[in-house]
Amino acid sequence: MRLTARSEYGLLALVEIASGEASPRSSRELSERWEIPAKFLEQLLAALKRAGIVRSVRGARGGYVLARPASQVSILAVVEALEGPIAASMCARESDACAQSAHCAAGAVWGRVSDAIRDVLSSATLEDLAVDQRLLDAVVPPTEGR
Amino acid sequence: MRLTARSEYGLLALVEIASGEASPRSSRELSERWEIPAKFLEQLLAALKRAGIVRSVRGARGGYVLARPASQVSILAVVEALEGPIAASMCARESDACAQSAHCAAGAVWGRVSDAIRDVLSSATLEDLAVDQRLLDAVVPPTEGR
DNA sequence: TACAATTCCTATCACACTAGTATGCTTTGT
DNA sequence: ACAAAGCATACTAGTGTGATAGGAATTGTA
Repeated sequence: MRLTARSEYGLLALVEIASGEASPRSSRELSERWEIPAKFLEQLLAALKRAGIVRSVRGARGGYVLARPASQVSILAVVEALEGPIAASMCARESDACAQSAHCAAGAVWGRVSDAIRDVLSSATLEDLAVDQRLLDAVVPPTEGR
Repeated sequence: MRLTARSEYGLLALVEIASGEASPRSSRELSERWEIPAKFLEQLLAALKRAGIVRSVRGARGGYVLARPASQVSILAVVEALEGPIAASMCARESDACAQSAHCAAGAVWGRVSDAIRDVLSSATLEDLAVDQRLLDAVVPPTEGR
């Protein structure tokens, strides 16, 4: 169970896509604004595409667009697309002899941790973050400062 | 931000120590009951000792005892002793330009995730788990089954 | 039609960390 | 004396993260 730079970068890029107009945003544009290694971001966007979160537009003036309305993309979906299922990695001892049912009191804790994370990540959508981001951009326009 | 086998093993061992009598439990005993690689467990116990969570008793019939009452050891303390500070690993971009204050709407999410994890891990102590474990042991005695 | 911008695909890599092993020394109860 | 235990240090195989590299396919525009 881990959160890495993949989620961080990927979410930054998606919020940028969601908070702008509907026209495609190129990988290059995104990587420059948020200082994300270009080729690395390409991989992340590919994963997000596979997960059905973005659509791509190929060729000149192409880029990426949300595949669904921002209000219907939870942060959890984004993170799981980029990191794999959360929580799947703890308590790997035969799965069912542990955690929920018998023998092991400690196991329950890990379950509660996973639930808490899922809860936080389910409670916000790209739409929510896009709104926040637009506010922030209004105060400090993207071009100056960063 | 990650939870690994260190926490899993370490917590199992501590719950075992906390749910038994006050006499020292040897590393070997613990490693056998919970199928934890013996030498690996030694390292974890050393870390827990450094963190002031257990005391060690050297020599024959020695082992490890809790350094404080089980009710005063939060699971968070255990996890941080074994994994290092949680959450310290996300949003590594200049720390203050991000997350809480300016520019980056996504950053707030990571803060909320860390808080949620800390919250879960702070809400239980070794005492709580020891109670649960005694109940489980009463149903399925340690010797049979595992 | 040429060209440039873009996505797409596959391979490779340095580095760090996880999980575990190995060896031997020191302490202490019996 | 001896065995049972902790203590200390070093080593290692494997895996994952965070990239980088090179090129092929697609498509708007001059």
